[in-house]
Parts: sequence; structure tokens; C-alpha cells
Amino acid sequence: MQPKAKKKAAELAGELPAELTQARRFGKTRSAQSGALLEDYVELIDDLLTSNGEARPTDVARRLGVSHATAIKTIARLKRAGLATGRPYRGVFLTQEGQKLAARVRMRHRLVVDILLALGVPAEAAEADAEGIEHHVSDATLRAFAQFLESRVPS
Amino acid sequence: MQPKAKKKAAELAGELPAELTQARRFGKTRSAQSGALLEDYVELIDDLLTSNGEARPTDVARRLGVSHATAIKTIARLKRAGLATGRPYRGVFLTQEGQKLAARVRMRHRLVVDILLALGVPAEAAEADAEGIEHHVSDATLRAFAQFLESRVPS
DNA sequence: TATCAAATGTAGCTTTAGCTACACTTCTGC
DNA sequence: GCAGAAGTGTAGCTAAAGCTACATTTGATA
Ligand SMILES: [Mn+2]
Ligand SMILES: [Mn+2]
Ligand SMILES: [Mn+2]
Ligand SMILES: [Mn+2]
Repeated sequence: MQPKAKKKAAELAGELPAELTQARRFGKTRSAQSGALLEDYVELIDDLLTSNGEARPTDVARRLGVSHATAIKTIARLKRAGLATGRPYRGVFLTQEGQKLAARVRMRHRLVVDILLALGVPAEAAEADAEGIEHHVSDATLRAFAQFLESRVPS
Repeated sequence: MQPKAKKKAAELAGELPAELTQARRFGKTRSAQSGALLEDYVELIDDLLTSNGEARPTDVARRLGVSHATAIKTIARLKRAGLATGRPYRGVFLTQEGQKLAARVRMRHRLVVDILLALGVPAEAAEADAEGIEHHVSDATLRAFAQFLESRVPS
């Protein structure tokens, strides 16, 4: 049904099929995406705990721009995932694991914003785009970003 | 329930509430994400049409690493959105709108990969991360990327 | 031309993420 | 101490994106 001549040649040459490579990349993107929401929640809850001493579902909801019912359901998912704790009507807290994740996520967020600014992206666009981009930056890419920023003349 | 003194001062100073700004950013990220899958499908279908002359659901599925049933359902969504056409058992094609989107998406994808490479990200990480990052790059950021690459010494 | 493998499509299930509407606590102010 | 507002939680809906299992169509080939 399809011409296979070239494909066979490539496989014989030891390359792994391009389709598999592409499928693996898309798969990585999908799993990064499935963690993105939890990352944002954890980062935000940590912010609220630091600045307010408490993190209430309503505050989380307002900052994210979703209904409080949605926020509460996602917070339940955080608890199931072992990232958060808290008793009914008593606010949300982070487990140790949640705190570790929050720290990593915040660091990565800052680094992404800094890179965008260094590339000349306007401040508001940098902040807005970083909110989505951050979840798709691998460790290897993160290292490259850090090194690039270090190697710059600091202002 | 919360101390409001500082907040009121900021509002009186003419700043719009930080919560709203943050909520708007998260909202942008959510809508970018909801378009991401369609963008990848359209780009991939265009690839297949160019290289094979046809785009079959099975090929789309294999390249994306999902089941053919999933691919078919998403392709139905593309048709509903006016991006694709095609009759049962006869392959998928792109509408004019779909072709225009594919062109934009491919250009943006290349630019993101190029920027990552320019920043010293290893090739495979650049390709993999770009697959997710691309969907969160605004026009303003895209312009900054293009300008940054132009202003480089070309090798 | 009849067969049969591959491709395509359909059905039905799960999880996630959003919403509105309603019910129940908590806490503040009087 | 109580009333009412604010916050929290639950129920029930939709749509997306994934899956497996099964049914149907196409088309290559014997
Ligand atoms: Mn984010
Ligand atoms: Mn963030
Ligand atoms: Mn992509
Ligand atoms: Mn792409």
C-alpha cells in the first residue's frame, strides 16, 4: 500500500523507525501535560501558604480563574497523589513531597521567564507564555537555559 | 477574613488586582492547551499528505502513538472544527483553513526548535520539548525569537 | 472471483477538567 | 448568642482524550 523501499534501507542502516521516535516525543508531551495542572496548583498553594499563612480553595480558584468547585475537585486529586493534605473546612497544606515539587516548579518557572526576557520577549508575554511553556521544559533543556544565562554579561 | 490594607492601597494606586492578572494568564494557558492537539494533528496530516499523497487514520495514529480509534475520534473533531474533510474509508484531507493553520504551526515549530538549539539545548531534547512548548508561544514571543535568531552571526 | 488481512469505523468504558445549582459549615458583627 | 455572609463541599451535567472490543469495508492476491 505504501512504498517501502526507502524505509527498509533506513532500517537496515541501523536507524530506528522515524515513526517510533515521533510517537515517543508526542507521548512525552502528553505525559508532561497531564502533570501540568498539578504543578500549577502546588506552586500556587505554596505561594498562598507563604504569603497568607493559609491556602483556601476559594483563593486558589480565584487566582486560577476557575470555579471553586473545580478547584476543590483538583485539590482532591492532589491529595490522592500524595502532594497535599488538609481536613474539611480547614484549608489545604502540602506534604513534604508537595513542597519539594513546589520548589522545583518555582525554580523552573523563574528560569523560563528569565530566558524569555533575555531573548527580548516583552515582560507580560514572557510571564503569560512561561505559564504554559514551563511544563514542557526537560532537565536537559533546563540545564542549557541556566548555562546560557550564566554565560551572559550580567547587565 | 484576610488583611486588606495593602491590597486597597495597591488598587487605589491604579494597579489592577494581581489576582486578575494571574487568572487571565492561566486562562490563556488553558485555551492554548485546548488547541494544542488539533494543531499537532493538522501539522501531521499535512506532513503525510505532502510525503505520501494521502493521510490515513492508521498512519496518523501510529505517528502519534495512540490507538486508531482515538485518532479517528480526534479527526472527527477536526472536521467539526472545519479544519479537515474526507469521506469514510477515503482518507483525510485539510480544508483551506486547515492548510493555513498547518503552515503557521510548522513555521512556529521550526522556530522553537531553532531557538532551543541556539541556546545550546541538545538536539533530541530540543525536538521533544518543542513539541509541547510550541503551543504556548504567543505572537509577541515568536517575533522576539525570530529577531534574536536574525541578530546572530549565521554560523 | 472469492478469500482474507488490513484498514476503518462504532460502541462503550474511564479519567480529567470544566461548569451550575444546591446544601452545609464557619465565622463575623451586632 | 444569633443572623447572615462567606466559604466549603456535593451532585450531576458536558466534553475531551484515552483505551479495548467488535463490526464493517476495502482491496490485494491466490
Ligand atoms: Mn504553569
Ligand atoms: Mn508556573
Ligand atoms: Mn506539538
Ligand atoms: Mn509540532
